[in-house]
Amino acid sequence: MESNALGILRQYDLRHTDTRENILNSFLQKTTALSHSDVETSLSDGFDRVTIYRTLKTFLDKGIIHKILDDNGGVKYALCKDQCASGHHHHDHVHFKCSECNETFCLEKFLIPEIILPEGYQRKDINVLVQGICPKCN
Amino acid sequence: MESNALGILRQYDLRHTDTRENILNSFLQKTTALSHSDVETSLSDGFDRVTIYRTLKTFLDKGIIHKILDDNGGVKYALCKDQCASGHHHHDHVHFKCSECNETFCLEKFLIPEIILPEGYQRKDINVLVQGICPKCN
DNA sequence: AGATTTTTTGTAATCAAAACGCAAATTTAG
DNA sequence: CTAAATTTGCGTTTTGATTACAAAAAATCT
Repeated sequence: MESNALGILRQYDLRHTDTRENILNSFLQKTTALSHSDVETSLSDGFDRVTIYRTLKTFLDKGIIHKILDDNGGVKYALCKDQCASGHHHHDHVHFKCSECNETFCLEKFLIPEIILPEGYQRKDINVLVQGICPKCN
Repeated sequence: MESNALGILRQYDLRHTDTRENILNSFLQKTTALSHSDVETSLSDGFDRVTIYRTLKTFLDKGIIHKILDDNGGVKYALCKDQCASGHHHHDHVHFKCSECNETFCLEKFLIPEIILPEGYQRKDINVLVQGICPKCN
């Protein structure tokens, strides 16, 4: 994936707007996953809540960002590193949430081991959230 | 764990009330995980929303039920089968959500494989949600 | 049983998160 | 530059969740 906002927008066939550029830059600058409200506060110019919802949904649909489940029933988002296309996310890495600093990270290099399912269950997508203490808080 | 509501309440040192008995029975009767609103609609007598929140929290704290993350940023609950005590949940099984019927199941017999973490990350709790098609919808 | 203490519940109010419809503004294409 | 299509902002509404407080119910103790 490109590493600048405009390039990404072009690559994914999205119109270039202030909101999208700014939100993408937020993701590019942070190493942690961002919730809707994280995104909202990361933007100095006050973009509308609803616009942010829609932008996140657009990015999600296009395969630019992926969802990360939060333990308290919330959702965070982070950039997809590669091999995600429109409507086809391919993630096999582990997510880690630190219970100390409450940050969530993608452990891109650490893949989800094979998970055996009972007969008849068809796997489509897997989400693994490990909670614990991150190196910084340790 | 006992398989009748009153027994469970006694076992966990909880007072026997209508709400608790009814909510426990909802869980005992269903094989799927229930959200707050699932519980609410499963009760014929109209118990108050707030009471249901509190009851779920109580059960959670006592180790009677456990949290299951939902992909859309929600939380569902299901009975703990065993080895959970007050404040000490021990779950190592996989959760499965069917994207067809939207039901979530505990796959009690299917354990989470060991997940390798980078140096310095300290694991405390793991949550695995597999999404796909369940046998009934296949 | 009856009275007391403690816990639990219901109500109302509050607050935040998320969704929808529509009109205005912006981007792209011609 | 103009027109068409998309995106955005705003008002409104719905839903989810939490709090404070008074009423009700459960357990305890004569």
